[in-house]
Amino acid sequence: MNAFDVLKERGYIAQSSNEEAVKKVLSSEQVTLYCGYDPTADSLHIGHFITLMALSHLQKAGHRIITLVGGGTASIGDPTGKNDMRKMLTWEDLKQNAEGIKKQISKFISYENDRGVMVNNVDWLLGLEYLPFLREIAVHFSVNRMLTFECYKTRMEQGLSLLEFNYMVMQSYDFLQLYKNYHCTLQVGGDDQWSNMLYGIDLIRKKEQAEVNVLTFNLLLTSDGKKMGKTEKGALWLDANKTSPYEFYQYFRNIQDDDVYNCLCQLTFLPMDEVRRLSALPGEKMNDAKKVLAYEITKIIHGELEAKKAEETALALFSGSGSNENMPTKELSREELTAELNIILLLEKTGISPSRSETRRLIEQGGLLINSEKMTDLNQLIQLEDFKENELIVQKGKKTFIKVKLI
RNA sequence: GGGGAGGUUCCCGAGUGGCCAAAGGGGGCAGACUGUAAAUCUGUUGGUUCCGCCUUCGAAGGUUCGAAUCCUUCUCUCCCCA
Repeated sequence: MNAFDVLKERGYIAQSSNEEAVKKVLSSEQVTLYCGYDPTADSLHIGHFITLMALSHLQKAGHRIITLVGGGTASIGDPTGKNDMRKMLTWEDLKQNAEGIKKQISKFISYENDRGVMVNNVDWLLGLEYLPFLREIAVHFSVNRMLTFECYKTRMEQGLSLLEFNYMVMQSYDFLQLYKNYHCTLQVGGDDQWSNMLYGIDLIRKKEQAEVNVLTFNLLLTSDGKKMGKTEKGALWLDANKTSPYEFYQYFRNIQDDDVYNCLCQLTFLPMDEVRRLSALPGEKMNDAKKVLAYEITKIIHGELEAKKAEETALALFSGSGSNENMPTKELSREELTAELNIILLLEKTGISPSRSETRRLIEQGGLLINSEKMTDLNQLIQLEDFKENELIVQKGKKTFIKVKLI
């Protein structure tokens, strides 16, 4: 099976500028293709990851992958899907973010033997000269046409600066650069990038008289059409310091049934037969599929060891077996364990609850358990006896468990 | 440059002098029901020493016993004209 069919079967493909042509080249020759990632944060999130999975499939099929870090484009900011202009990042931030992101990408894509190339568009965008650029590149862009593009739609009401308007131009220029320097003939990316990607095709045709194509991947959406990977803390990050492997595992352990199939297809490398078997499990058995899913994806991102730990922790908390050694832990120093330490202070000092009002609410609504015992009194004191082997388990709601360790 | 409309709590969006910590919806959190699911229902959703007090309605001043609401200046956005 060729790479295109693999992507198609696993549900990655959203749309292409020329599906037949793309399918043909992907099955008959080695294609050099690129995918861009803007360093708007110091970590990628699950939405980026799905494109990395697709790239990985393509690389396994023998294609040459260029991963582009958008140090230059991120200095402008992609207006797509945004209601307002994003805060401009400093050059220093961009540089740091780019380093973090490069490291993450490198975990999934191989750069050995010229199978992959890592580039940063700041290298060619930063030094551009304005007038020559306008005369040679900008002249090929029709403002009339650009204004009809979907990505500017919301911004036509909210306001769009010339700075952001140029984002699409920069991205098209990137494609041209990569075509000239690496003979890159295909750009891939999330489906939200569709309109940003399109103009690159025209630019290359006009400048180089060559035919190139773009291919977009479905965004990771839940079955009811919402963006997946949103948590109370924002995105589901790939960086273990921003989203712990346990949280990560739990996210996928708890997705709704209807999303299991898609996630298994796109976020794991499990063979399709196995994917189909798992996602067809009836009723309660679906939990087994979710366990596999959560484990597999955590393994890909955080490694086997972390995935095992997360699995064990979940087992300990929800089925009462296994070790709770790796449960999220907060520390409390002995000096703070005074005669006045009540529940409210405990949650405040350990940072488990953001405010006393919230703790109050939690207790009033019966959502707080300490050592499996429901707390009903706000002023209940916490004493040394409550710590078993210097540990105490705080349960917030049904699914959040935190260990408080006395140090 | 001229004219008009706006900036409200996490988001959308009511509110045009006291009954406003601010309707409604979304999202979040908690409870019930469950399969650590979804859907549904209920409660809750600025802080705190919790029937009180403090901070909040673009920013800074002012009027008033009292302002998200009125006035002044500033700032940002949209629309129309040039």
